[in-house]
Formats: sequence, structure tokens, C-alpha cells
Amino acid sequence: MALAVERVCCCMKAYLKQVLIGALSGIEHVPDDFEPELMPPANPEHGDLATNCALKLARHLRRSPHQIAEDLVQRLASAGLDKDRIAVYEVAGPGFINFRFSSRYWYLELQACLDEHANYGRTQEGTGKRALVEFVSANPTGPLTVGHGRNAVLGDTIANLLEWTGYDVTREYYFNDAGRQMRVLGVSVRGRCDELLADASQPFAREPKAVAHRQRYATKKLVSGRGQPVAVSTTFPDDGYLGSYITDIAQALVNERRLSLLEETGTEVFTAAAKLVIFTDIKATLQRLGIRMDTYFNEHSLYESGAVAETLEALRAAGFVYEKDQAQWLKTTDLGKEKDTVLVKRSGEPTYRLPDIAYHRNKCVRGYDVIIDIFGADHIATYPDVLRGLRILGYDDSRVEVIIYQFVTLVCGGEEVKMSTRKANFVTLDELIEDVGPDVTRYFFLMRSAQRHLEFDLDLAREASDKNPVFYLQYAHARICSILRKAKETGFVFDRDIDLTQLTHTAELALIKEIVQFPQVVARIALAREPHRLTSYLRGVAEAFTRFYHACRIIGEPSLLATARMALAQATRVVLRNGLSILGLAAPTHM
RNA sequence: GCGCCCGUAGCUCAGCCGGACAGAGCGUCUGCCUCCGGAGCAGAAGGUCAGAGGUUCGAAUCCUCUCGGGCGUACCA
Repeated sequence: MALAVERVCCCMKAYLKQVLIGALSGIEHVPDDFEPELMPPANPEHGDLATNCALKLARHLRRSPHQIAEDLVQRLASAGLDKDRIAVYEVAGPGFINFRFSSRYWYLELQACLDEHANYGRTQEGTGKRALVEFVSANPTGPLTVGHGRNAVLGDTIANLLEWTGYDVTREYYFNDAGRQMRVLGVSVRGRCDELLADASQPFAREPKAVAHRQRYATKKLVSGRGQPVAVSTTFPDDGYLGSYITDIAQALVNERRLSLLEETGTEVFTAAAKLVIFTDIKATLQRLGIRMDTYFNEHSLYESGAVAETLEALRAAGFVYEKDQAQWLKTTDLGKEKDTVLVKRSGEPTYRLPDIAYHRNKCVRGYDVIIDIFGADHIATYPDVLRGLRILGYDDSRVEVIIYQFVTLVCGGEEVKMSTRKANFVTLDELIEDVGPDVTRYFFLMRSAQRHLEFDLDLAREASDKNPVFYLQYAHARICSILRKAKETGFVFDRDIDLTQLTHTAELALIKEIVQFPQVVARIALAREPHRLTSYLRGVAEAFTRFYHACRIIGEPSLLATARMALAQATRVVLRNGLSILGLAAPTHM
């Protein structure tokens, strides 16, 4: 059935294209590679599809566009167009040829929507292909921030879109739980533990060890992200994490381990405790947004498997690695970069670029047809190195697509809130979800193009009212459900057979035309990886439905008409529900 | 300095592969509740598409330059 729908959807363009090619073949001086373009006119009064052939050919044929268009129309007329598909065609404006579909075509499309319901909008583009979407990928050094939220929602929705176009999709989270940041995290926890252990109000405060610790204990002042001075233990790192979650982790550790913590000479205990707590927290936050990862990929495994070393050697074998100042450099200047890039530091420790290349090599080896990375704008300069690395290693880097999204500005009461994990001046994603709910959170992150800065207006998001666009969509869905309930309650009897040709009202036709776009819209948006367009489209569907709702009653109309209208409402519900599900939003039956 | 992203209505933003008179939401103004959910509907006002050149039959869209904002430009991640 999916194939049948696909055929109906695309056949109109294909059909007209083929007819046009036929007509053009009889005209002299048409370039061999000329392809007729067909597009929906901006103004619906102009018809359903239009071609600009005549305008494009004017130069080649040295005739006016209007003349060419008239000629073409003549040829179409003598060739004879399928009346079941095309009702009207004519020359208009500067030389466009406009086509209007027959109503039969629209009813067929509508019927396809009803037949397919939960699968309506699925297409075959990616069938048999595998896609990997890597997103979030935040290291477990703190709770997810609002910035991570945009990444998470974008990645998950793009994954949904790929699934709707047939791909087998893997959602992957890449993380690093070793390295400097994690050490700093561990030492931060340790510093907070020292502070808590020195607290005279702790239950063990009178024990000799505690007293001795208290006597040794000293504080220093650091400055928080809000510019406030904070007193911390002298053992707390100067660039440590000041967030209150660190103290929470420390408190839990102190409750469990008490004074035995003082015997800990290393930081492993602290780091491990922090990692466990933070990762559990991150997963819970993603869960609240309906996001479930298929795989978590630990950077460390690339060291254990030897992949990092192998990658370095492979790059070296390709002649792109050299040593300078006791460091290993990648000759990126040979591939269009102004500087070479350090792969292994003088200390012998790789920079993050080497494992990144090894990781992407791993992705290529795993055999995905499409590899998508979702990165914040701060990574803009780093991914080209990864692509260069892959190219050197002989992999097809065109399979890798990097989606860069711009940062989120959180606006609250007209005031901008800057975010930084390190400085404890952030609004966590969890707090945001708590505040406005998961649906609003997802929708707001998705409503703007990824390449633009996103101003997240908390005041607007908090309003569960008409101002808030997410409710408009959900409301339309709930209302359709309500009509059906009402019909049942009042015992309204629908006909057994649905006669869609009953639908002739302007508002009905406008709604039909809107909803049957859905499969193409999803396919196009998936291909462009631009989920924000789906929010605009669904808004249009909800608007068209609301107009229909106000112009055309269902219950109480003659049975044949009421049945057809109810079917139209159901078709609208199908598109809203499927669209909302791609966006990861609930489709409530009541509100 | 160099690289990438952005500049469209008072505000926040859509605008497909270059097409016909530049769209939506919010805000403002005017109407509309005997009626399947008013979280709504109908309508109005509001534009030098940052600016200047160029390509084209045709430019918000493509190219060049200028101005303005953001992010990068590490032997940090």
C-alpha cells in the first residue's frame, strides 16, 4: 500500500513531466538536456502545478515566453491529456503554464490517507539503508543544559524523519569518561567532600578523625558564573565545577562512606561516583523527552581496542603525519587548511581529534549509508579535520553529514541567561522540562531552523494558552477526537459507504489539498534534514482544519455529507497524529 | 586578520531547485458565542527583504563588496 501511495503522490509530476517532454520534442532548438520543472504556484488560484518551461526556453528559441507557452499548450491539446488527472491547463502571467488537477485525483489521495492511517507519510527512499545519528554526546561532567536540549531534540527528530523515509536508524551517544575534564570533576567532588567532612554539624563530627580534619581544613575564594564569590576547600580545583549537583554527589558519598573517605588518596572513587550519578541523571532527562539511545559509545573503547593507535599509524602510512616539537602533527595544510593539526601532544596524550577520527572511521567500517553528526556551533572548526582524516584513510566522507546548530539564548523576563556548566550558572534541561513540559520543550527547539540562533522565550513557553503554538496543533487533534465522541454520544449514524465526492466546499477542498501534501512534505523535510519545516506545515494543517470546522458542520448534516466530512476530519487526524509523532509530541484526545 | 552562520512587519521567525502581488505567530485595531471544544474564527493596519553593485526574461533566494550581530580560529573538550 505504501508503494501505491507513493505512486499516486509522485505520479502527477512525473506524468506531466513526461507529457511535456513529449510536446517539447517537436520543437526546434530545445537543448537536449532540458528538463521541464513543475512546481506548485505560490498562489493556489493559479492551479495545482505550474511549469516555467516557456520562460526558460525563451532565450534558446529566440521567441517570447508567451508565444512558446501558447505553442506548448496547443501541442498538449493535440496530444490529449488524461481527463481523470488534469481538469484545466492554461497559459498565465509572463508565460507559465498552469495545471489544475481533476477533483478525482484529490479524492484518491484522501482515500490513500484514510487507508494508510498510522503509516500515511512513510516513504521508501531509505528502504534497505542504514543510518547512524550521533547526538547529545555530552560528557558526564554535569546535567544536560538547555543547549544540549536543542541538540537532543534535533537529533532525535532527524532520526524519526529518516525512519519515516525507510531508513534503519541507530541513535548513538558518544562520550568520554576519562581525560582531564573527568579528573577535574572528581577533584571537585573531593573538594566538596572535604568541606562536608569538616562540617561540625555532621553526625560524626565529634570523632577524632573528624576533629583533626576540621583543624586542617581551610577555605579559599572562587568566583561563580554569576560573579558571586564562593568559599570552597583549598583542595577544590580553581577551574572546578561549582554547580550544586557536585555538592549533592559529595553529600551522598559522605553519607555512605563517612570518614573513610579521608583515607582515599586517589580521585577514582569520587570520579566514579560522579559519573554514575550524572549519567543516570542524563538518561532520565532524555527519557523525559521521549529520547532513547540505541548505543552508548565510550571513547575509551577506542584506546582499548587499539583503534586510536591504528588510526594514527594508518594516517602515518598515508604520509600525512610528521613529528615536530616532540608532538605528532597531521598535515592538514595539504588538504586546504591554513595550519597543521596536532594529533598527539608533547605529553604523549592524543588531542581529541585523533580519537574523533578513529571514531568516525569506526562508523564508516560499521557500514552505514548515512552518518549524521549533530554539533553545536562551537564545533564548526573541528569537524573538517575529521572529514580530512577520513579522506586520507580512503573512506567516503560524503556519507558523513554534520549538522551544526546555533546556540540557544534563554530569555526570561526580558533578561538573557548565559549558560556554562563549569561555572554553575545554567538552567538545566531538566528544570526547563519541569517548567514548561516535554512537548513545549521539544516544539520550541524544533520550531526554528537549526542554523539560526534560537531565542527560547520562557515566558511564552510557560503560557498554556493560545499564544503557545504547540497547543494549537494539539487542540485541533483533540477537537477532532471530541467530534467523534460527540457523534457517538448523540447516536449519530454514519453511512456504511464513504462518498468523498460529497466534499465540494472551499474549506473542504483547501483542507484536502493541505493534508495530502503530507507524504511529500515529510520526504522533502527528511532529505533536507530540516525538521522546523514540519512545524510550519502542521500549523497550516491545523489552520485549514479549524477553518473547515467553522465553515462546515458534521453532526446534524445529511448522513451522506456528514459521513464524508467525518472521513475528512479523520484524515486530518491521521496527518496531525503522524506529524506530531515525528516531532515527538503527544497527540492528546482531550485537553 | 581569516573561516562559518545570521540580518525579512513593532517583536520572534517562515519563505523549497531563482518564478507570478514577500508570508505566519505574537502585539495593535474592528467585528463574531442559541451553534460538533472560543485554547477559536473573520477582517484591518503594519515591509527600502541591512546597504551597494552584478548575473538573469525574472533575485529575499545566486555572485562580489560594505556595514552590523553571533560562533570559531589551542599541544582545552
